[in-house]
Amino acid sequence: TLRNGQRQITAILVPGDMCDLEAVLCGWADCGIMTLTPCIFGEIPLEQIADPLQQGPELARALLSQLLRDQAIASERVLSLGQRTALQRLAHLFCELQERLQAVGLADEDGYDLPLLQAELADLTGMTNVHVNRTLKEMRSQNLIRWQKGRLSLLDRPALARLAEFEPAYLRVP
Amino acid sequence: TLRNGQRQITAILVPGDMCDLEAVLCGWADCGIMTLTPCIFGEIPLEQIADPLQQGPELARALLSQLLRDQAIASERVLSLGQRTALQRLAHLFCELQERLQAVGLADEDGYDLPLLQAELADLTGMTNVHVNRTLKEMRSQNLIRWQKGRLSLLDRPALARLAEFEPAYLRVP
DNA sequence: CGGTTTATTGAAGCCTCTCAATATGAGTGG
DNA sequence: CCACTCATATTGAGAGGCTTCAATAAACCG
Repeated sequence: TLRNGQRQITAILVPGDMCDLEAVLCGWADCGIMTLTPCIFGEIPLEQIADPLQQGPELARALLSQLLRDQAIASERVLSLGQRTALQRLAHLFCELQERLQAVGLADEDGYDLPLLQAELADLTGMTNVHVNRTLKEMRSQNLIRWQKGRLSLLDRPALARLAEFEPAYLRVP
Repeated sequence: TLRNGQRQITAILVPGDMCDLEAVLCGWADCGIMTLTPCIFGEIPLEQIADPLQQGPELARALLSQLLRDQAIASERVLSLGQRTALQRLAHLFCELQERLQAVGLADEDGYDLPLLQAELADLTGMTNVHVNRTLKEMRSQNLIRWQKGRLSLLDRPALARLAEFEPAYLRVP
């Protein structure tokens, strides 16, 4: 959050993701975490993760894998914020969430639950809630999405992916 | 790079940084790397790094450390691109580079060599080369910086940091 | 010194923001 | 079941930041 109250959401986590790696491994956090829905989460004791090499290769490998994926996602977000239009930014976010949620069984072929406010979408994509609203309207009018009662339907995924120049390869980290 | 030719530079490396971790560890790259100056670089053989846990704790710890720092920097860039103004984005970048270069002995108290084109600053900060030019002019007129012959002088670091809301803590990863 | 790259400046236009008003919806208490 | 209230969504009008296009100036380089 900046002094003037503007907020940027730097990441969005789906079930299965680890969070707070930086905070735990570095001993301090430069951002907070909040939940969008009721959540079930597991805690990894600090001692176990603070020196991951003591714990056998599985944990360290999982850590590395998660960090690499987070970084790929962050890079893609930088590209979005720097170069894509508002319409493309939203389309890209929707495509990314489709892939990530589908990977953990929380999306089917045509959509997923998206328990977000428009204002939160705005903070994710670096735009105003007003402009998010207008952009969503534009997406609806192009029959790209439907969003009702917290359920987002991607009506034309190929068109969305083309519009956003969404290339899912960056999500496939071993 | 997007289809229309717009380019986003997602990271900038200073001497001592590792690069291409994702490419090596995942076996593919979603972006390229280019040098700004003649460079000396070391190569770590793929076999040594592909399974970092086989190589004793030092390498793995260095890897983790670098990844965490990269991520902190990426998050900060997301914040910049999403929420800061053009002036703040440039100021923040200049402050960050001051810290990072000073940490490796390549900057003194009042500035450093910055072998970049304005167009490259534009691709870093998500703006147009034209607007970079105008924004630099504004910074000069406020006596914040001087930039001559590849040497960038930060004339008023406190003012720059205040303007950009630059908090160097995110760079201090153990 | 000529030629090419880079920087600078102007003018016009568009995307996005800001401010503000209205509408819709969800939850609550009567 | 309905009125009330608060949060969220929607829409309009105007302003501003940044972009685009284009032209000129400056710097670099063989």
